[in-house]
Amino acid sequence: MARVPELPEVETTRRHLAVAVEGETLVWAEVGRDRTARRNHRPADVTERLPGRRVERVGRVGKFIVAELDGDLRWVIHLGMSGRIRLVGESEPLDPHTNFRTRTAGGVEVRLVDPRTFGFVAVWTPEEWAGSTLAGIGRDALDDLPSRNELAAALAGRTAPVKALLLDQRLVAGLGNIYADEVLARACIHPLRGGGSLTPAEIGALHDAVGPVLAEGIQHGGTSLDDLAYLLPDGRAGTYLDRLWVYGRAGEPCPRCGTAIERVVVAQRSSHFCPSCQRR
DNA sequence: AACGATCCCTGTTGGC
DNA sequence: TGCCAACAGGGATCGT
Repeated sequence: MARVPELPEVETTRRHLAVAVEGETLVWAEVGRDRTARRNHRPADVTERLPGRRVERVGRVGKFIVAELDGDLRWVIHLGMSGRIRLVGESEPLDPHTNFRTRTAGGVEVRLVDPRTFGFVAVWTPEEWAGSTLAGIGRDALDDLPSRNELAAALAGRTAPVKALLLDQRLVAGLGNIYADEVLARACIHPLRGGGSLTPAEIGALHDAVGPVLAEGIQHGGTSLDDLAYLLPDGRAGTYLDRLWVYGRAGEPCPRCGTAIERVVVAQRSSHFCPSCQRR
């Protein structure tokens, strides 16, 4: 089953990272795999710029973790498909696929472990930030969700499938494949519906579904944070997977009406929906 | 400009 | 049972 870090996992990671490094000065950094630093001109831009910098605050936009450093630099981390952040002492043995490390003056190491290398670490000047796709990223789906009217304006005239538009981080930042399917399921909208074809009522339902779906994901530890399972007060598995209505459930009954969930490819991604609740 | 397709990766899965 | 091809997906990039 999917273990892709989505917004809830990224937010949980951000919170842990903030506790570990906010106010701390970084003293050392290493790129273990050049591809992980591909968003800088050279890997050395990462390893040379971080040491000596103080981490002012650790924020997030969509699935990008964005830390503000002194010296007007931004330290950006994306977990990609398989990335996770480990916060450990420097003597801790390295996990395989530890593609990036940095260390605080206090001796805490931040490590990005990322087998599939879709994640990245970047350290950008204001000019580099402005020239990156981060400059054009949409508003955060959790903290800064556009209003119904703004969402309607963004969808107006668009012919692309609404699922594809939800995955476009320039429109709204933070929805990935799993949560896009779940949001559409709760709003009773077929993933292949053209973005501009949605009625005001459907846009309202879509808008209203985003917050609860993401909040529930965070509350239940996300879809992939197995490590947190034991921390949950009621002892249930710390996985959101059990709560998914449609994602990965082709052939299983829709929790609303019992109809078998179907799978279709949209925007080169698998999409799951109830053919009865979500009409084309 | 908008849209769809392709590519990058490797651990996991499913079919034979 | 064991092997290997197919699959999974976020986001950059390219062609139309």
